[in-house]
Amino acid sequence: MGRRSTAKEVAEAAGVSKWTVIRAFTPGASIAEASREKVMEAARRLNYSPNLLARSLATNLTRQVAAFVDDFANPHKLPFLATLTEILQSEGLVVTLININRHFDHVHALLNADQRQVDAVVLCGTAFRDETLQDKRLGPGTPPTFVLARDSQIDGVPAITCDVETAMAEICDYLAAKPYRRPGFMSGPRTLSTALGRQRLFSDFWRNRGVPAIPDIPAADYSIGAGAAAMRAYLAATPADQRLDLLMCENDVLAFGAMDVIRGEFHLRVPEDIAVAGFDNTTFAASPAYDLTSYEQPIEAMVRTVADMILDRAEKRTVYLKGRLVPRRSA
Amino acid sequence: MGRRSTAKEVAEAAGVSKWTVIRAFTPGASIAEASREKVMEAARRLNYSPNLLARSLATNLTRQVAAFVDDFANPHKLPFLATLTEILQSEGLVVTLININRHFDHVHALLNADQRQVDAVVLCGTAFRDETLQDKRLGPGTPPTFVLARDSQIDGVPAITCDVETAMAEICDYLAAKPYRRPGFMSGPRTLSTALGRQRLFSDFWRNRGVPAIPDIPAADYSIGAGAAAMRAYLAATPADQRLDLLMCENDVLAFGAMDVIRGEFHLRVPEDIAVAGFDNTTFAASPAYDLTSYEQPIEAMVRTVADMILDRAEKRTVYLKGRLVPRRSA
DNA sequence: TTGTATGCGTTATCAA
DNA sequence: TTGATAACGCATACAA
Repeated sequence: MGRRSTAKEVAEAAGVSKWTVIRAFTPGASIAEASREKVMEAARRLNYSPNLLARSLATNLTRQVAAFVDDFANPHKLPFLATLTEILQSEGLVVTLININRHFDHVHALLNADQRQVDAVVLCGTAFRDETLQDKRLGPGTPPTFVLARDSQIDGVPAITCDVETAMAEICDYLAAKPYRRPGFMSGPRTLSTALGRQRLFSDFWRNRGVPAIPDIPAADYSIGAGAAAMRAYLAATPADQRLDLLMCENDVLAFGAMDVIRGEFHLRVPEDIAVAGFDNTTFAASPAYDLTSYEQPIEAMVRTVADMILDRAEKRTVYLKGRLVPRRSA
Repeated sequence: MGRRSTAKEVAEAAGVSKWTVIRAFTPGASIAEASREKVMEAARRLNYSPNLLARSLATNLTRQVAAFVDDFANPHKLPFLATLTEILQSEGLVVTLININRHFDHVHALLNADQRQVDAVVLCGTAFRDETLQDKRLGPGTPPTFVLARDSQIDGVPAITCDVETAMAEICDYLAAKPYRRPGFMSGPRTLSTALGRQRLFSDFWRNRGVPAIPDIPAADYSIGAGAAAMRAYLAATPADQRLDLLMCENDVLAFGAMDVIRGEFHLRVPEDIAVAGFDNTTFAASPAYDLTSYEQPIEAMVRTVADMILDRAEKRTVYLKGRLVPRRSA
């Protein structure tokens, strides 16, 4: 029953050659108006539309972009995916969502993307070591690759990310104007944490202000549970008079976990006892339940930049875009 | 530089015909061990791997599945996407994420999926009217389509969803055992709300118990903001002594918005003044900030079922799977 | 076990 | 403007 009809079939129905059919479906092609109408009529009757697969094989362009994601626990991925798909779709590209996990790592996924001939690969804040992208199994022919929402030092792999220097300066200036004296930082997994560069900038800022030691509270991963566990361990191990009074978290999700424990388990107040700040300005940061001071990444600008690079409308190079501080009650 | 090498090139390098190369890469093919090794060696040298695009054109199988999503504001989509991608990838399939929006509607997306020859389409809880899927522009040849996480009455389009009858019975029994007397329901957009079937079952339950009127509090969409707005309007318009004391929300996100307003703006207590229950058991439902009684959908089972149907390992028919009540403090 | 011919549905290029 | 030939890289069927 429902087989797709082909240009050849339409050609027969319209009494022309199949190339004329193709032309009728090619925007700039030179074709007589009469022929075009005949073709379109037949096409409508046969319910014809071009087979994009065959087109891709012939043009060497799939108009498909692979987006790698390895952290589905973070609700912050959603706005990124929403924006990425929307903007790329508006350019006629489609996004294939690749779940990077134990069974399907970066090398695997890159190889697969190459085999499927995608036009580009976008690493959406995934955690990888630089060596990974230089694996020998990856030929020099792999698709153009971009790193979104984290830094990268690999050349040939542009990073499109939030300008974290400005961001942390803004955040720190804002916090330093308040009476907090013992700042601490909650970080995520080392690989990604380093690539984000937030911790170093935070620590440097306070060190320059004469704060001797800035405690690091390491979370196992970027999830509410991990943030909660890290905070629980810290509070349990630290005498009340030695605790920090300001906790900067690498992102909102960690901050949520920390706040849950601070308030729910240790019955301390935010911000009076411990102030908390996050990063990403997740939806829930705005909720009165958290009211979390956070920092909004310029998602749309970042995605537009990636799109421009993918479509060769912009030079492929690392770019830092400015975000926006969103002050709230938590700090 | 980095052009992919082809079977033909490997064949020349290995001194065999290109068909032998193909065989070496075809699992069940009959080929001499010696030839296979020669081929593999050459393939390694030339960094060859089969072009899946060309394969798809020849086999009529893309091993690509399109997933339609239209509600990126709901964090609940993330576990669905995570599970869908992970399970399908483990079967060698890849998921293309289609953002259904104003500029790219269901018909558009379906047409496009068809042109790209995807093996299947999964509507992930998207809001559509049944007629949409029967649009005349969609030939009879469109890919097998499945509806995930909502009901569907279209024949030929199986729905894989949570068994809402059992779910609502469980929820209502649980709530009825508590001293609530004036239940109300917060619903989302009509199309989807109806397809979810939650409101009707909830209302029926209480009507059968002699509750005369069950107020409907309609939210514009499934977002925290919409839930908050709906609750704000209701509380503002309803005298304190006539207010409901139990609010069942169509999903968690609405419940979060409602709770934010109940507590943050009207300074009422949950559950003492108004108890709240949700649906989906989102990550944040477990947080002490909300501690929301909710209902967990059997996501993994649902996705496995879809996968089995896509891979023709299970009969393509509507299936209802049982979820799990997660009682917490909010109700 | 291996090689050959043919087809998948387009696009690119050239000739008419 | 139109038709024809070749090519994209693989798979299928058949013959050797």
